[in-house]
Amino acid sequence: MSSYGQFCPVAKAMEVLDERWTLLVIRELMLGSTHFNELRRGVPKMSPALLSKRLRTLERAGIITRSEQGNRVVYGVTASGRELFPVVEALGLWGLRWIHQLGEEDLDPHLLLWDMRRTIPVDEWPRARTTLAIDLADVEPGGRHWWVVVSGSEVDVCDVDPGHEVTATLRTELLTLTQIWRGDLPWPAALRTGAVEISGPDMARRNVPRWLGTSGLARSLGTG
Amino acid sequence: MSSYGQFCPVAKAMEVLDERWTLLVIRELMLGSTHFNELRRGVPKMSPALLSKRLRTLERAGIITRSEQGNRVVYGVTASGRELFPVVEALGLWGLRWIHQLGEEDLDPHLLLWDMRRTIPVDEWPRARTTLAIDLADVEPGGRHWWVVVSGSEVDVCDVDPGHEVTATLRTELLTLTQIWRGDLPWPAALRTGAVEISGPDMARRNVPRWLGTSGLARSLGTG
DNA sequence: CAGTATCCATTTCGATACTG
DNA sequence: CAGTATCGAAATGGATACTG
Repeated sequence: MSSYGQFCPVAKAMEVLDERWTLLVIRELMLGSTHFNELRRGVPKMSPALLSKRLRTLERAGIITRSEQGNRVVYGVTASGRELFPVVEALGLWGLRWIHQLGEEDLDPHLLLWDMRRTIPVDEWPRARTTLAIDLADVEPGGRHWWVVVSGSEVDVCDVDPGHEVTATLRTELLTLTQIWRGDLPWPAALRTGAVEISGPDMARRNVPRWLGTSGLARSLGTG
Repeated sequence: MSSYGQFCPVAKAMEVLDERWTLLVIRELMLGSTHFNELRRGVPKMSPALLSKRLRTLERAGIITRSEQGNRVVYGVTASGRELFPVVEALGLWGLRWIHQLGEEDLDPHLLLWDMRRTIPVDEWPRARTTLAIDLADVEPGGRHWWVVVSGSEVDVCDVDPGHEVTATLRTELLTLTQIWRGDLPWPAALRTGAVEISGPDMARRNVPRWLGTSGLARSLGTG
């Protein structure tokens, strides 16, 4: 937050925005998180103290709002914050295009499923309650098994067996699913090479890619 | 440069870009600087050691190139770097729209004139050699007096009297000229209120605003 | 749920001076 | 011109535990 000593608008913008984690917090708000612990899930490696500090800074900068609704605290963006969305998107598209190397440390099954959960396209799923099991074969217990349950318009993603009958099972490795999600690897290619295996009735095997989709940024690249 | 532990493209992008000064260095390259000491003039508060470090990091990240041409070192952007220009511009436009408060410490006459020099619209000036004197009335010596000399297609900006006959003189305060340059304050308004005084022949007095213009970002806002 | 509190290792950066 | 070298102050931020 220290000054660059420049009148240049880029410099003035970066005085607020170049602090570590800041734009990722804004990304979370942009993706719809509004509560403190909801935000935390999107930036799990950030300490709560630091998140709290950043939120305060952003509030003072007029980029976000903090309000107490009943006994809950709600964060939101101001007009100024909303106008940062194109910046975040531009950064994301650039990252997608130019940074392909993902290291072990960039992968996180919880983060991946949390992100996927946000945009599960319910309309693509059958009307009847449907359960997709995901098995990330190379991940330790406590992050390996996931269940996506769609029932009506309700989505549930959990890492403990909900006990329902499983409609289909997707088996792959964490890196592969991450790459698919980012848009680096198209679903059809992943299925063709066997990097992803889907077991279950034919209908399901064909539809699982549409049930999960890809991240918003991947779609932006596709249509842009 | 430490990892966020996230596969998200925004996070991967910020791992490189959120370090202090980084995007300002890219801005300088974007505006046409190619040599080390040229870059320094655009980020005068940055120590040479740090600039050197950032350049190396950007080179390793595949964003800029460094080549020795003859005995001079030349920096340039790669395709990846070029695609950061929209990001820098988006940040600048956001900064221009939402951060209006300029503090004393953001003002710097050398930086301002260095920036203005880059885009002096020669075509707007008379054919004959023309000298515009600028007097920043509230600035200490060693930054107060400037001369813009346009002769043919050549532009010279200096802070020592070149000795030519002065065609016109612009007198104002540093903050005012900075605001005009950024686009916060339109030329006509500044002239009307007397915040800027131009002395000299009528022709000159009418034309000085077009001789100097405004920053590229200000123009982007106007046309966007 | 929504944060605070504490603590210290580590990093970072600015200042200044120097070099082939 | 194009950087290095060195140094120390300051801040950052990660880890962990705790609270109304």
